[in-house]
Amino acid sequence: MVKCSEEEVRVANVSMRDVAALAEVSHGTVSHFLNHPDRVSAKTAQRIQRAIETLGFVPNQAGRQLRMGKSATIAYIAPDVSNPFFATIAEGAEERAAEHGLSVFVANSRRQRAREDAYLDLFEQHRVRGMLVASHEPIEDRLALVRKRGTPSVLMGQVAVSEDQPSVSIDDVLGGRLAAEHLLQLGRRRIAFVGGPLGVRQVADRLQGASDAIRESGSATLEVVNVVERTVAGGRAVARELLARAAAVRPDGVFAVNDLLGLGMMQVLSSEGVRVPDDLALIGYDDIEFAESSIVPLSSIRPPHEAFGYAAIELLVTELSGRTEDPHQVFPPALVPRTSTTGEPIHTDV
Amino acid sequence: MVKCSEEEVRVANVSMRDVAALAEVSHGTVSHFLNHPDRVSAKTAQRIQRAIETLGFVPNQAGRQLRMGKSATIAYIAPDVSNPFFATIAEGAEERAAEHGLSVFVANSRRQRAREDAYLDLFEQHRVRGMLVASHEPIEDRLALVRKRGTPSVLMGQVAVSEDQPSVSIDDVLGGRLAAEHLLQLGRRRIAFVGGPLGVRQVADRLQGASDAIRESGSATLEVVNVVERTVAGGRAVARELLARAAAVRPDGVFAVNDLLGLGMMQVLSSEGVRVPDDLALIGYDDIEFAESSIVPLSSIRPPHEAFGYAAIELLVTELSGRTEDPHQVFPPALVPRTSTTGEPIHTDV
DNA sequence: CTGAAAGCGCTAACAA
DNA sequence: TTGTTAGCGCTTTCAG
Repeated sequence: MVKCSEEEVRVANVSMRDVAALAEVSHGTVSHFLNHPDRVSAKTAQRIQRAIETLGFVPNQAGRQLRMGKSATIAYIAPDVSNPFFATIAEGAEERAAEHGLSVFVANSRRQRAREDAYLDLFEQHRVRGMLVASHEPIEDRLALVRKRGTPSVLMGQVAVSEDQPSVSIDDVLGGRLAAEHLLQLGRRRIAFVGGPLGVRQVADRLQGASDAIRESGSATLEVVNVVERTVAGGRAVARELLARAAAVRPDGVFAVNDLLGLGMMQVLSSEGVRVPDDLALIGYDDIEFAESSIVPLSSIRPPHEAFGYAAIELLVTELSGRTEDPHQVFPPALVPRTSTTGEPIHTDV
Repeated sequence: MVKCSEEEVRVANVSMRDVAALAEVSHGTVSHFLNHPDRVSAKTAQRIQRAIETLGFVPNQAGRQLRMGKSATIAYIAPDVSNPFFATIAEGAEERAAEHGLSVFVANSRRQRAREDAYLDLFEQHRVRGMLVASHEPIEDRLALVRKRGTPSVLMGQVAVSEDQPSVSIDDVLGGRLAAEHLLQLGRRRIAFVGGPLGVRQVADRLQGASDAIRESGSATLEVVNVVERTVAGGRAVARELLARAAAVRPDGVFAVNDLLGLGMMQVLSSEGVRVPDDLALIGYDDIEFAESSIVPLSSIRPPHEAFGYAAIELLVTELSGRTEDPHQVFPPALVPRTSTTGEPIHTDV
C-alpha cells in the first residue's frame, strides 16, 4: 500500500505489513512491538519505531477490534446536547471513563425515539463496550434486547424496572415534593405545574411529588399546564398564555419541570411587568449553570451533575467486570432557593 | 458462535456465517441479501430474514469497515460541550450529515490540547470519514499531518492559513469591532476588554477589532483584563476584581469575549448593586440561548449557529467527493443589542 | 527474540 | 440466483 517516492514517504493506508517490510521484520513482530514492547529487542524496536515514523503508520482499529471482538469505547446517548444538564453529565462520565482507559462518544438523539433507535443500532454494530442511555422514552425493552446480544448499558434518568438493567436516576418524586413544599412554605396557594408530556416518566414523577405535597397541605390548588417542548421557547409560550389571563386567575407559584422552561417563562414575565417572585414565584428543575445568572436568579432543584455521569460509568464498568452490586442507584435532589422564590438577592461568594 | 438451546436462541457474537448456516445458504448470500437485496430470490430472502431475527444478528461494523477501508462516521471535536454554542453547532452538523448518510460522534476536548490530540489519534485509528475540529489551539500542522495520512478535516472557528485546510469561521475582527462601536455609540469611554489568553486566535482577533474601533474613535480608552477561564466562574472572578476598585476607575463599558464570561460578570455585578447598563454597559459574544434570559438581557455578537455546523459538513463532503471550492468560509457576525447595553427592556414576540 | 500462520466478520469479484 | 474464495489489518499462539 505504500508508494515510495524519494521525498514524500507518508501515504494513506499504511499497514503493519508496510512497516514490517521497511523495518525488515515480520508483521507479527511489529504487532509485538506495539502491544508487548518488552518482547522485542532494543535494536529491532528502534528500527520499527523509525519505520513507523517514516511511513506515518496509524494502527487501524477496525482490524484490532475485529480480532479482539470488543472496542474500548463507551457511547453516551443524550436527548439534548444543548441542554447544559446533559453536557455536564457527559463531562463526569468522560472523566471516569478515561480513568478506565475507555473513550466516550456522545450522540444526540434530540428527544426523538427514532434517532435513539438509530444510534442504538449504530453503536451495537460498532460493538461498543457499553452504552449510557439518557432517555425520556420507554426504552427498557429495547435495552434488554441489546443487552441480550452482548452490549450492556446503563439507563440514566429513570429507575429501571428490571433487575438486570442497571440505572442511575434522580428521585424525581422527592424533587417535585421539594419544589412544591418550598412554594407552599412561602405562602403560595394557586400553584401551577408547567411541564409535559405526562407520558414522560421524569415529568410524571415530578408532578406526583408536587401533587402529594399540595394535597397534604390541604390548603392549595394545583393546576397542570401541559407543554410539549421543554425548552426556553416552550417556556416563553406558556408565559404568554398566562399573561393572557386575568391577573386574578393566574397562579401565584409556578413549578417548571425544568430550568429551560423556567428561564423562558421568566424572560417573558419580566419583560411584561410581572414581578417575580412578588406576583408569581417561580422554581425550575436541574439547576443548570444559567439558572443562577437569570433575570431573576432562578430557584431550582439540583440533582448531582458530574457525580451522575461518574456513577453511571462505575456501574457500567462493574457490570463489564462481571461483578454485580445494587444496579439501581437513586440520587436525592436538593432544593436551591434563589431570588425567584425567596425575593432575597443572592450573594455569590464562590 | 451460536449456542442453540431450545428456548433461548439469541446469543452474543452472531456472525453472518451463523445466519447462513441456519438459513441454509452461504454467508456470501447473506451479505448479498444485506447489501443488494435485489440479487436474492424472494424465498431465500425470507429464510435469511427469519434466521436474522431468530438469532438476533447485528452486523459487525469492524468487519465491514476493514473490508471497505472507510467508515460512515464523522467526528466532531469540541472544546467544551457544556457551552451551548458548540452544542448548537453540533446539531446543525448532525442534521446535514444525516442527509448524507453519515453519523456524527461528538468528543469533548475540554480545551486541553492533550485531549484534542488523543481524540485526533483515536478517530484517525477508527478511520473516520472526516473530522470537524473546533479548537482554540494552534492545531493546523497537526491536521495537515492527519490529512496527509488520509483523514480530511474542517477547522472550525479560525481561518486556516493553508489553502489545503478547509475552514469555517467567524470574522472575529469584525465581531470585536461591532461590539466596541456599539459601546462607543452609547457614549462609553472607559472600555474594558475581558478575555484571554491572548494567544488564542479568536480572542486576539476580537480584541483587535475592538482596539481598532476604539483607536479610530480617538476619544476612548481600552483596558485589557486578561482572564484564564472563559467560563461563568471566570466572569464572576473578574467582576469581583472590578468591584474591588474605586468606582471612578471602573470601566463604564465592558466587552466580554464570550457570553459565559459576560453572564458570570452580570451575576456578581447585579448582586452587588452595580446597575447594568447605567453604571456599566456589558456586551458578550456568541449569543447563546441564555444570553437573552439573563438577569439583565445580555447584548451579544451573534455568529451563525446551526448554519455553521451545516456549512462545515458541506465543506467536508465537498472535499470527500474530490471537488474543491473555496475552502475558507468566513461568516460575518451580527450585533444583537439588548438591555445590558441599551437599557431598553426587550420584548420577546417570537 | 522473531517468524509463520490462523482467523476475527465482512464484501465483492468471479464461478457455477 | 447462489456459492466460493481471497483478503482487508490485526493479535496471538506456537515453533524456531
